[in-house]
Amino acid sequence: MKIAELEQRLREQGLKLTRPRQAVLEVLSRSGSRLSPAEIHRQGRRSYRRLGLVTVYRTLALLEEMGLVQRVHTETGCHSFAGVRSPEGHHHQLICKDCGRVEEFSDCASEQLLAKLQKETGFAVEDHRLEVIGCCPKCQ
Amino acid sequence: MKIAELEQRLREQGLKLTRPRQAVLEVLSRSGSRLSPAEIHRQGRRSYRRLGLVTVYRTLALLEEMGLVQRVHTETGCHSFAGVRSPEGHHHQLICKDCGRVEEFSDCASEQLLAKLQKETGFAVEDHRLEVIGCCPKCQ
DNA sequence: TCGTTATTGAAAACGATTTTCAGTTAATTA
DNA sequence: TAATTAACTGAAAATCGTTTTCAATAACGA
Ligand SMILES: [Mn+2]
Ligand SMILES: [Mn+2]
Ligand SMILES: [Zn+2]
Ligand SMILES: [Zn+2]
Repeated sequence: MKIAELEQRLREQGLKLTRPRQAVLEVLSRSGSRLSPAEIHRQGRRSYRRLGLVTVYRTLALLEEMGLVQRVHTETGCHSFAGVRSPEGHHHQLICKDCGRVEEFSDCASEQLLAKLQKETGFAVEDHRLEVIGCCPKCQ
Repeated sequence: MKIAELEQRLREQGLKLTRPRQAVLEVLSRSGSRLSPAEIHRQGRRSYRRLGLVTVYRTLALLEEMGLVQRVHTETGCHSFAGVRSPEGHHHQLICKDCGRVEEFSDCASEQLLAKLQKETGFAVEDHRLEVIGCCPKCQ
């Protein structure tokens, strides 16, 4: 998502558009990869030197809540975040295991599967999370 | 998986069948839910009082490597683990968001999707992770 | 039973994330 | 523009899950 659009979203929520937040938004808007909070902090400090890591965490929490950023579950260990391209509806991620590049896709064709699961197990299916891991063209 | 089968698997790997490990295996074998390491520790101490949390972590790492236990990525925060029912092939989980009960399924019908993704993005797709979240019959 | 070696648990270390809190800043108002 | 104020911030400390260290122990084969 473009940075202007992200800023607009924040304003709509009545949130202040502070320099630290702008720095985080800029990083997320520019990058097409999943980034750890620490990495976002490092990059964000290029445009706003005094940016604190705490604020990165707080801003990410905010953006995740608003659906503007998506958490990436690496196989083991900690989480990274990736800015979403299209904030409407749900979508999934195709992640390069080498460089972290993220492609977003929305057509996960799981309607049938979910219906079947619901029928067979009696579970009321509410949500699902799909992550596809691969190797991007550049890294191959 | 039955505890005897789990024990057999350990032996096949030339691993010692210690009381701490037996305690962990028993918990995982008995439970149909995702459990945090701390919870496994608590329950495991019922059959072996001196069980250490460190050993729980170590045993889980071992079992995960052997494909006998699967990591569950909760939306935010830390990871839980669930013993697998059928250790062959890959499968996915249907998780009750209330009680943590886990149902396993293997037919995720994503062959087409993955092929399409690969074609459209140029990524070499290598793996995928699917978690379905819902509410089990008992919790509804 | 004995000896070897993997395994264990307590404690400490570690690293990521969260909380606290006093100072700052963005946005609103005069 | 200047004053006001509540939201926001960053440093430091606290917290929490996980890993490492290391001396002691226990499994298992001889
Ligand atoms: Mn995760
Ligand atoms: Mn699958
Ligand atoms: Zn790549
Ligand atoms: Zn349930």
